[in-house]
Formats: sequence, C-alpha cells, structure tokens
Amino acid sequence: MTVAQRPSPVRASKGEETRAQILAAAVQQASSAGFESLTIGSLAERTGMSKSGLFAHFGSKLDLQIAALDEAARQFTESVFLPALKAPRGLKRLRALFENWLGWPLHANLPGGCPVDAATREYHHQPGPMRDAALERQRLLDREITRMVELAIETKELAAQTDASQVAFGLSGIILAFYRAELVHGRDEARRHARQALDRLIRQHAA
Amino acid sequence: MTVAQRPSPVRASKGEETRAQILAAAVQQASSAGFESLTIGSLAERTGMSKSGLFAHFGSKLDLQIAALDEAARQFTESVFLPALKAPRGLKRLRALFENWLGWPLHANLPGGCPVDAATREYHHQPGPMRDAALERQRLLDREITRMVELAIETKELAAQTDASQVAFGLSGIILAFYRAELVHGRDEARRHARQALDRLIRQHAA
DNA sequence: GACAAGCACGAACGATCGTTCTATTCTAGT
DNA sequence: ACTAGAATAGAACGATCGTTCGTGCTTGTC
Repeated sequence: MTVAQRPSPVRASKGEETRAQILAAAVQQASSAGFESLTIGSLAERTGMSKSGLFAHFGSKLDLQIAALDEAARQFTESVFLPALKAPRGLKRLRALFENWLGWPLHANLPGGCPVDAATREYHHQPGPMRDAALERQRLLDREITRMVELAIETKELAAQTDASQVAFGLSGIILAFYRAELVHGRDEARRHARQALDRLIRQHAA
Repeated sequence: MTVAQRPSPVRASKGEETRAQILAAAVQQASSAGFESLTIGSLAERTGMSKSGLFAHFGSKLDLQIAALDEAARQFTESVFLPALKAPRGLKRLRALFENWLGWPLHANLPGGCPVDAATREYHHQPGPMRDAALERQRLLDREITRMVELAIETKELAAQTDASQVAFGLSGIILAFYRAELVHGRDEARRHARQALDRLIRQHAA
C-alpha cells in the first residue's frame, strides 16, 4: 500500500515472469485465506509447478510470504493510489481514492479484501519480519491518507482547524466497515452505507 | 460421617472443567493468530495435555474450532454486551457498549481483537461451518446494535429520521478503525480518535 | 472392595509441511 | 549452433499435521 518500487522492464526473463505469476496467485490466496495459508505445496499445485521448482524462486517460505505482501502493496498502489493522483488535489482526489478503494477487491479479484490488512491482523502479535513489514505498510498508508486530507484543508474545502489524522481515522473506519458489511449485508447495502458515511464525514469537516 | 470433599462449591465435572480450560486457551490463541492456527499439537502443549487427551474432548479439529468460536462469542456477550444492558436505554447504553467494547481485548487478554471478527475475515471465502457460524454471529451482533440505536431514537436522544442501520455501520467502523489504529499508532491515540469519532457520530444524528 | 464410566496418555498411522539434494530441461548470449 | 547458466522436476529428509486405537488411571456407585 505504498509507492511503487519496481518499474517493470520491457521483457522480463523467464524466471521473473514465473515468479510474477506465482506472486499473483499467492496474493489471491493470501487475500482469501491469509498469509499463513501460503503453503509451498498448494501454491505449486495452483500454478502447475513442482514444489521444489517453485521453492527455488524464493529460498524460504518466509521470503515467499514477504514477497507476496510486497506484491499486494504494489497492486494497491497501482490500482487504488496512483489513479487517484490523477484527480485534482483536495476533496476530488480524496473521493477518487475512496471509490477506487471500494472497488478494488472486486476488480482485482481479491475476495478477502486488502491483503495487507489481513496480514496486519494475522501477524500483529507475532514478532517477526511479516509483522514489521505489514505495520510499516500501514504506517505509510496512514501518512499518505493524512497528507491527502491536508491537501483538502489547503484547498479550503475542509475547515482550517480540521484534525487530518482524525479524518484519516474516520476514513479507514468506513473502509473497514465496508468490507465487513459487504460480507454481512451484501455489496449494495455496504456501498450505500459507505458512501453516506463518507458524505457525512466530509460534511462534518467542511469549511 | 462422610466428608463430602468438593474442591469448589459448584464444580462442573472434571471433563467439563478441562474442556473449559482448553477453550479459554483456544480463544486466546485464535485471537492472536487466527482460528486456522488452532492446531491440536500446539494447544495440547499450551494446556499441558497430550494430543489425544485433548482431542478426545472434541472429536475433530473442526468441532474444536467451532467450540472456540462459540466460546469467544459467549465471552463477548458476557464482558461487553450484558454489562451495557445495565445502563439506561438510549445513548447511555450505547456509550456503555462502546466503552466496554474498546476495553474488552485488553481486559480479556485477547491481543488480536475480537476473535469473531478474525474468524469472519478468515473464513468468509471458504464455505463451511466456520464461515456460517461467524457470519451468523455478525448478523446477530448487527441486529443487537441496530436495536440499541433504535432505542436511542425512541428516547428522542437521536433524531426521529435517523437511519439506525447507518449508525450501526458507523459504530462498527469506529470499532474496527480503533483496533487497527491501536496497532499502528498505539492505544492512547487510538482511544482518543475513537472517542472523538463516536462523539461526532452521535452529534450528527442527535435530535 | 468390586465395578462401570469418565478421562487422559502414548504409540502409531498416513498425509502434508518446509527444505535439501541431484539430475534434467530449457533459455539466452555468442 | 554451441554452450554456460538459469530454471524446473523428482525423490527424499525429518517434523508436524489430524486422527485412531489400546491401555491405564480416577472417580463415583453399589
């Protein structure tokens, strides 16, 4: 969920190509069943490779998990964050981010919602590289969102005394509640509630 | 002169007692590492039992997981929901529920937040008894919260035209954002943001 | 004190886990 | 076209998974 880190070359080598395929499958599986479900065996079957052949691309299960987390963050940046930057700074951009975010799991075929969120929940109590990586991503994300809110203050669309981090808190709550409501009440009702909640949040802090 | 030697006044049978101990450990572990991490072996080590001895209490891993989910829901009802019912209906009760909820994971030593939430995320894409049970719990919870909001409308503390389910959506978002912010920014800041978000939510729908 | 029932243990099962080897196939630069 | 190195497969390892089975303790009842 941060800035892109690797521009893709024109033609990747065979190895990098299959590695990318593996990671794509890994992200999907992690989204729906958690990063701990990323077993070498199941992933090998899913991609039609041998266990050892797949394993050789990463060297250890932990490295595979971290690579999958990075890939999930990269996808988020690519599908949600960067497109929002095309909108003019301020509320328009904030709303664009929000809409991209709501549609992301469906569009990217990530049935379990944001994988980084899943990882954060999964590892927050188990010290180690996965926990560190997930929390770092979340911090970065928070910083980006807060910055976007600050831009909306600078454009005077939000009141000058607005607490940007408080708005970011509210925004993350709407997204999280949306993912939950999507499961409990269905997509349409979840969208309706989420949009209304965002409108109310913005209205409340409007200049 | 028969000495009735009963260690505790109302003592459940030995079996039920150890079963309860196992479930208590299971709920804690599920909270921090997910229900899929509930392996017979690790749970046996944690409780100082043998694998087969522990296993005999449940008959299958699935039954153990479901029992753990039920126990988590029972704990939530006992520690969060029922105490709130002592407050007078309306906003007071809603606020009591909210405060109990915020403090629950810490007080109940559930480092990973609400286990039912964790289960919902973990299984929502894998059809089966766990998914069904988790979603059913969430629906029940939503109904209870919505009902509490409706009571606050009846007491005229909230506006008559308030959409109770929308307020319930907002409330769940605040709770979810709180759990997340607790990990990313620490408990104090998370509490501050959560309380202010609740105040704003209530003010917005106040009569 | 005998006896049935409830309860826990230890050993073992097949399956799968992550990982390490060696061997074979394929790709890419010349 | 040749070849060095990258990429993949296959077999096997010890560990752990969920589960079964047979056995021995406890416990409460006659």
